[in-house]
Amino acid sequence: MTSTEHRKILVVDDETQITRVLRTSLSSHAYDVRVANDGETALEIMKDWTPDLVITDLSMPNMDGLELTRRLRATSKIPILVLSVRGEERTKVQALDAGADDYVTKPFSMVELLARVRASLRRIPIPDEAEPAKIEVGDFRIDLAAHKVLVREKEVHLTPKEFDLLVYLARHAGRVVPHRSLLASIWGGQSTEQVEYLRVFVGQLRKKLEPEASSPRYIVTEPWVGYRFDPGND
Amino acid sequence: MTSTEHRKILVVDDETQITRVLRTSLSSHAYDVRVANDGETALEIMKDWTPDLVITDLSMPNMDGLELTRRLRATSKIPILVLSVRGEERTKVQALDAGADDYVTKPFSMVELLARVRASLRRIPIPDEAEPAKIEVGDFRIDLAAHKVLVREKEVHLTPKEFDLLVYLARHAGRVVPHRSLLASIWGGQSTEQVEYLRVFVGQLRKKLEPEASSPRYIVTEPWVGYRFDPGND
DNA sequence: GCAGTCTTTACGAAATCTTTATAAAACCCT
DNA sequence: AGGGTTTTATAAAGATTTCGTAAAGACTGC
Repeated sequence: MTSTEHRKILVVDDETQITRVLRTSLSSHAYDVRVANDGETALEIMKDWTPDLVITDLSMPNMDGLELTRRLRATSKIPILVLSVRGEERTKVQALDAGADDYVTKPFSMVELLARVRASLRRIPIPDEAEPAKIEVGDFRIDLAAHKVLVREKEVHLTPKEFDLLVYLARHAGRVVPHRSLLASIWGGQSTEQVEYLRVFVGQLRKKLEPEASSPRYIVTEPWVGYRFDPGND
Repeated sequence: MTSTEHRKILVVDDETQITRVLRTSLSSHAYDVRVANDGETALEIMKDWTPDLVITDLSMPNMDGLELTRRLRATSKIPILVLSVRGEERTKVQALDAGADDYVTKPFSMVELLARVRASLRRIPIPDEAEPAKIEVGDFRIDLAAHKVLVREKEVHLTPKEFDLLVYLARHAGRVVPHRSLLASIWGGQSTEQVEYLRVFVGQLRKKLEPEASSPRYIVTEPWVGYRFDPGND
């Protein structure tokens, strides 16, 4: 689990040169970046990916930046930064009054742009309390936000990895989870071979959660396959 | 609610030529305008006149625009627009990271400036149901406006950063707040890696708030993740 | 220069993660 | 059923990272 925490930025421009630069710079500053080449595609992307900020060019095929800005403002307060070669006062005013938060003319300084992005993002609240925040299965109550775990009404303290492991198991309660899945989800991509980690941590978890660690009742071993989480009476 | 329909703007600049133009233009666009010639005077004015937006120059006697920006940001979210002859990237970034919302270089287009003012003002809620000026959780009573904190009926003096930190924690009471969130919200801008700041300030806060600083009860650390604020019996 | 605050550094203490070793358990085969 | 092989459980030592704290340095306004 543990979604990347990073702020999401949608870049809308038909010049691939620009989008490439932006993507690279923004990514390297820990933003999640996606690119659209016109306004329509942008709206399409936003149907299932809500960015925290939009950077858009003005002149584009299909739907230009001005229209995109209006469309977005109709339903959302997301910060919009317009980036355009056009420097005329009239154009700027038009964009700003359409709902843009900032207007930067090309060519632009990347460093300045980043600062302006930060300034805009500062204005919107960090989207934290969105998630389901709680898992309740059987004898377990897991509060994701507070990082707390209750087993049979008793609180137990878990380390981050232990916590992640339990959460993953709890999310797949009743099903057998293969070693590889567990490893991948908690230690990430690479070390999917270090099954020893799992053993150690499963052991630790059992010690903390099970009434009798010697005969596990919650975390059941499925030899050669993985582990199954059995949360108890529902 | 005795509010003049008009939005209030404070202009801070030592060049009377500039302030005259701004005052005239802004007034004719139905803003309430006041002028200060330096940062100190600006703060003085704001003691009994809270503007909706501040337009400030950078270089001024007594207190420059950068310092003014920092001071304001320490206690308020009011939009700040910096207006300066200085066009260097470094200066802009500095101002924006200090908390400015926009940066316009002189000479400027009045029409564009007005558009940017509108854009900034659009972002803040009409000061009516803005935010509760008080946070009350557990043993804590925090008065945002007066910058005062009561713990178990006893007042404690906090520095601005300590105060910000506590407020942020209190607003997320019960949840684990990741280091990154805390850093981003209080130090803003880039420094989301300086976890040392946090340690120092959390230590300071504990010393001032906790009955026994050695075994914290309010500000609990969740190793490797962040801190959780536990305000006590509700 | 002084007071208050913020920044930076340093280091021992604490917590967590990784690695290793060994014994027990599960499986497979004849 | 018994021997051999692979997998699992557990403890414990070792390495690494993070935490708490104090204290020195820097900046600001007075």
